[in-house]
Amino acid sequence: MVRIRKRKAVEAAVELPAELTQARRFSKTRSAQSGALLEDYVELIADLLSTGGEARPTDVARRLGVSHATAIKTISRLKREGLATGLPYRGVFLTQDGQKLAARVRARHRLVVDMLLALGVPAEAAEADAEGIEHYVSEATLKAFAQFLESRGQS
Amino acid sequence: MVRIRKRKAVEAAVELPAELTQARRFSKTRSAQSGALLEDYVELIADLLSTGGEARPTDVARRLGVSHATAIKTISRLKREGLATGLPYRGVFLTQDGQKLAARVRARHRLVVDMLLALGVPAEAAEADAEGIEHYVSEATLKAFAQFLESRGQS
DNA sequence: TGTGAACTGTAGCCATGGCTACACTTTTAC
DNA sequence: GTAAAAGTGTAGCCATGGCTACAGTTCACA
Repeated sequence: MVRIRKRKAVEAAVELPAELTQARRFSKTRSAQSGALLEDYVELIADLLSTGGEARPTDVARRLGVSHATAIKTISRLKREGLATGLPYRGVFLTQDGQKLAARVRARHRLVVDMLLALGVPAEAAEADAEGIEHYVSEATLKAFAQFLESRGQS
Repeated sequence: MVRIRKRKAVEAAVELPAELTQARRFSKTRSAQSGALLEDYVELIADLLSTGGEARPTDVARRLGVSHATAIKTISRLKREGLATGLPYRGVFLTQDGQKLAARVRARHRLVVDMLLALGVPAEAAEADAEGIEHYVSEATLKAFAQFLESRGQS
């Protein structure tokens, strides 16, 4: 009984394109996630280095609200991926690549926050939301943000 | 040699508040991520149900670009969390809660896309970016978006 | 100067979200 | 009405990003 389906794939060829576009978008969004964590770490390490001259795993852990073990594990991944360096017990530093990434991430973060503020989002919410949003903003969208802010005389 | 640090915690009490604020923001962002996946599934299932009358794991998998096994596993999590129902081999349906969530997610998605379009982001990028952004937009920011669009006579 | 506190690092556990491989239903089509 | 195709479900693997527990190192200060 309960005969719910009548599949069979005549329209498969028709449906596919849209399906694939959506699938591609989702995959891209998913894979952006692992990058997001690294970006946060790099951004924070750059901040610690520029304000205090050093970045130690425990500081990173505290600022990100994770255990020091987690911070150390992620930092070692940063090193594996060529974004950070440093000797045991001697703090963490950024490679050239790491510094470039940090600069890019910081600029993007500021742009997103400014954008939200310009739209009237309260400061606290703007900062918090930007933390999540910034990792998913494409170049095209960044450019649009910049133009919008410029046209308003802000930024 | 290499005496880099002079820790010792006199300023700990002073630094803590800002540190905690940031840590809280990060944790919130992190925990938003698990919700993001469920939201995507619920939104898609709602879409499949409304357009085709049924939602089958394989369709979900194809549209999201994951294997059918992954889709089934996630759908069973949806069921565990009270968002979906359905009998084996008989398709997936949304509970009341699932439907409410789907409606909220859909409205938010539309608002984010409209917002990006209003700012001059190209349509393709707007759709793609919204997929990632939408999960991190707070109520306050949504409200700001809505007001902005209204003030421009859009939406 | 040596010792305790703080920090660093390692090991091993858990859940999530992917995957492939295999087994089992259901539906289609002959 | 049955065999093949399509869909569904289960098992078991992997990497990531959390955690706690424990071991090792460095530093501050008495």
